[in-house]
Amino acid sequence: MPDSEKPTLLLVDGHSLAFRAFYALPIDSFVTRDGQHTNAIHGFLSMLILLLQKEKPTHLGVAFDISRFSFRNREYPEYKGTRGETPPEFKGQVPLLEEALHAMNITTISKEDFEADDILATLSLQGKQQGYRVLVVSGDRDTIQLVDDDVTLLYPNARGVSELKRYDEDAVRERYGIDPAQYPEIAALVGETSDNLPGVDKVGEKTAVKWIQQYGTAAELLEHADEISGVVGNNLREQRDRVVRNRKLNRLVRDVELPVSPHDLVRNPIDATAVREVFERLQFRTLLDRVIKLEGTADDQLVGDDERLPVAAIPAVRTMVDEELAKWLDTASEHGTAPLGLRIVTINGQVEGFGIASASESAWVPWAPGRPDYEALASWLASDSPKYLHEAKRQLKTLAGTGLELNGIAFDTTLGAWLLRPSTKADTLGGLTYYYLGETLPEPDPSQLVPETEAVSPATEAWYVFRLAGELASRLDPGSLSVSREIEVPLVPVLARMETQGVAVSAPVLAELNSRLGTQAAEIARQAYAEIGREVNLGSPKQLQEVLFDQLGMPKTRQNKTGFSTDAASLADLQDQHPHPFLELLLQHRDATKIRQIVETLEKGIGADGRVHTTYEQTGSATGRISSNDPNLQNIPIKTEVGREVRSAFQPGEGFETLLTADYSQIEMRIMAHLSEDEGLIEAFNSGEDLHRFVGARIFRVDPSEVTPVMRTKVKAMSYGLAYGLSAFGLSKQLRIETSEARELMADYFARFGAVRDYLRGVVEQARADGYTTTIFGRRRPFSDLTSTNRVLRENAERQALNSPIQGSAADIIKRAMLTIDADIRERMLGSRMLLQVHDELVFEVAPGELPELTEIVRTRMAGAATLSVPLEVQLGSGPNWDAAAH
DNA sequence: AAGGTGACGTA
DNA sequence: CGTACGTCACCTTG
Repeated sequence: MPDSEKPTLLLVDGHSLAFRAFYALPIDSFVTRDGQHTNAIHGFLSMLILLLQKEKPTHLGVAFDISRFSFRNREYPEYKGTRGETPPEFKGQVPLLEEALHAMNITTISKEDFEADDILATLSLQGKQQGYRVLVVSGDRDTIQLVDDDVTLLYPNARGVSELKRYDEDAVRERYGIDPAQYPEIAALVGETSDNLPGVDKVGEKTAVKWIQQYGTAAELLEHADEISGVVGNNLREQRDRVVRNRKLNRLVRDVELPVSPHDLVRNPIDATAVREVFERLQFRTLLDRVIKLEGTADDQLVGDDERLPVAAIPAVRTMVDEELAKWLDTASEHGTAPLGLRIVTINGQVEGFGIASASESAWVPWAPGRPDYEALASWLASDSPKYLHEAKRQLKTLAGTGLELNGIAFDTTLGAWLLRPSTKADTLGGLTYYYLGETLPEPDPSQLVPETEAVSPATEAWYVFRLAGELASRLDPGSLSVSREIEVPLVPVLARMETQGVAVSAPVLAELNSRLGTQAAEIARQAYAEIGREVNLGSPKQLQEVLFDQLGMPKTRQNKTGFSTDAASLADLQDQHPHPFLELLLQHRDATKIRQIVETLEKGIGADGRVHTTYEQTGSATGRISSNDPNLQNIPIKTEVGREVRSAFQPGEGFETLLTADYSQIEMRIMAHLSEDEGLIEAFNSGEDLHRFVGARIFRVDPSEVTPVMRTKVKAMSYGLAYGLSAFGLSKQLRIETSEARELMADYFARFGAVRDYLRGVVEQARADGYTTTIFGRRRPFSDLTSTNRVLRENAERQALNSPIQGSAADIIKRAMLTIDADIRERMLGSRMLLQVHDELVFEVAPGELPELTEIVRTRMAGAATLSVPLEVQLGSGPNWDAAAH
């Protein structure tokens, strides 16, 4: 068979190539946000992709060493003995690389007691015998011996792994002057420093080649050792044991028993889901594209989770109106009982039409306001007939002003995908379709004026939404499904209303504050410049470093990526060690400008209606919390006096009487008490005593009345820190006390509240065993790093795992309260409205005369949102603005 | 123009 | 070496 028709078997020495990549790529340029180094993985995969494109192997396998030890160490304990410790930055990368390869459906092979090269040797021999063209990729020179007619070695050059030198028989002869099979004979004589195998003294490559050309093998040479004259001859005779040993060790084993043979290494389609997941974790974006491209775009090449999904045929789009639509809706929805996918299309804010789809049919319904012939559509939309949507809140809001009502949202694919993978950011419909269905939904590139790809019909999109909803629901566990049904989906219209209503903000109050802070900041800056004798940009950490550490010669602070930290904590430390008026002025300047920033952002956010409309990101956090953006109304200042002035700008709108605020008191600690069943903590909440005073009394063994403010501060920091996985070191830093004292404090705390510690430990253990944590209401958060060998990653994951059920349960609880409060307001047809949610607080705008009734509703619903072993206490307050309403 | 970083506001 | 977020200004990179 001519070579070109032979199947190609590509065999890679994973460990040696990854190691080469590790040294070839800058270590600092490839680090994930979590601190995991990825340069070796990146370099390896990049090389592999190039190889796959260039060599187009039909069969592929990657061999790994299991450990640093093999049979060679038993025979010669010093083998590879001079190799230093593997760099810690490299160690953790190998398992991740293997994971990535598995996701790409590439077989990895390793064998106890053998090195990767032995596996390559065995498979290349088998491959050759079975008629393959074999390509061996290795950074170990011993593999030169494998080269022959059918076997070519690809060897990385000094520059790294991107360029591989091709060694076929001729290339080896040209480079070394011998046949490939003779290479180990030479290596035995010369020795291999990196393997700690010394050769014959004074014998280098030149001499060795000359001898082997003459005698053929090292063994034959040794037979005739007495014929060799000179110093090298003497050395050869004296050091013949070295040669024998080297030759023994550098012979690759070609008959290792392996679980696979070459034909098992046939290339398979990648597991697109898994590849995305792994690459996302490694933060490889361009590589992901390259891998996907490698597969071509054929849908049948892609597999989902573990089975190949059949590609359903896209139903033909029917355009329908009037009676035909009425009939179809009734049939397709099985008289309002069966769900349909729904897609609302707007152009420049105007609704253009609706895509509606069942499992097998899809319809496009054009729409224009004021037309009377869409009764069937309007009534289906307004009915409880179940609907599946993508980004339901956004879609729902587009209907505002159309007179159309939308009810019956049964599933939101955005929310479903988030509940499955809460740590990932929201994906587009096309992204989810690709990820979960393994199919490609053409999406026009929004940056192109004339898109290359035509968008699919909204009706077809609705069909994908429908199928995606089914797929996601089937993947959700019962707990998450109930969170979807009982909490998240019902919350969609509630949040939509809150966003649409917005909150009234007084422009004059903000304007006054802005100009006052501006003057103040300028004055502070002037004084600061005077202190240092020049003008610098006080907002530039880089310039500040020059001033503080070069000009003023202050002691160095905590190191960060760009130099030394100039954050508030570091500046406070500096003030202690090296007092200077500039430091205080700088801090004041920061305070003033930061609040001014917030004020300006708010001013820009005031709409034509005099109100600020935030957007709540329902999938914005991994724990279940809601986030707020554009503008963020969840980080309005409160801690300082000027900060509270910002809050005073939030006021009831025209026609409303007052603002009502309601917040949970110590909800996270209460959840801890409930989940840990700690008797002491439960008693603390049932006693009616101030929590920190009660806990302080227990810890310091004094009467509650004898708990001093200092004691209370310490206890408070400890209690709050607990739910975050605080360490003694962290506590000492925060309280500016000795680590030993912090350690004692923690010990005393746990001596009194031991069940809390047991619970926190248990959470992490459970999460490690299950792979996820769960909230009181069944919300899950998966973790992958709890078993990581990388300590930083693992301990980060542990703290997140310990915090998630607590923060997540609190999020569940306030969401449940929001649902019932909203339902009550609507049922009783109150004019008052819920406007803001700030994690444990709700803000309402109260219609005239409704304060008592609303207060009662809010108190009851918030307190009753969960039944815990401690009461849920709610603090309420009202007033003419957000600041005054706070208690 | 886009992306990363430091700093800092909230719960 | 404490969780969860979003936003800004600055600065480097393309």
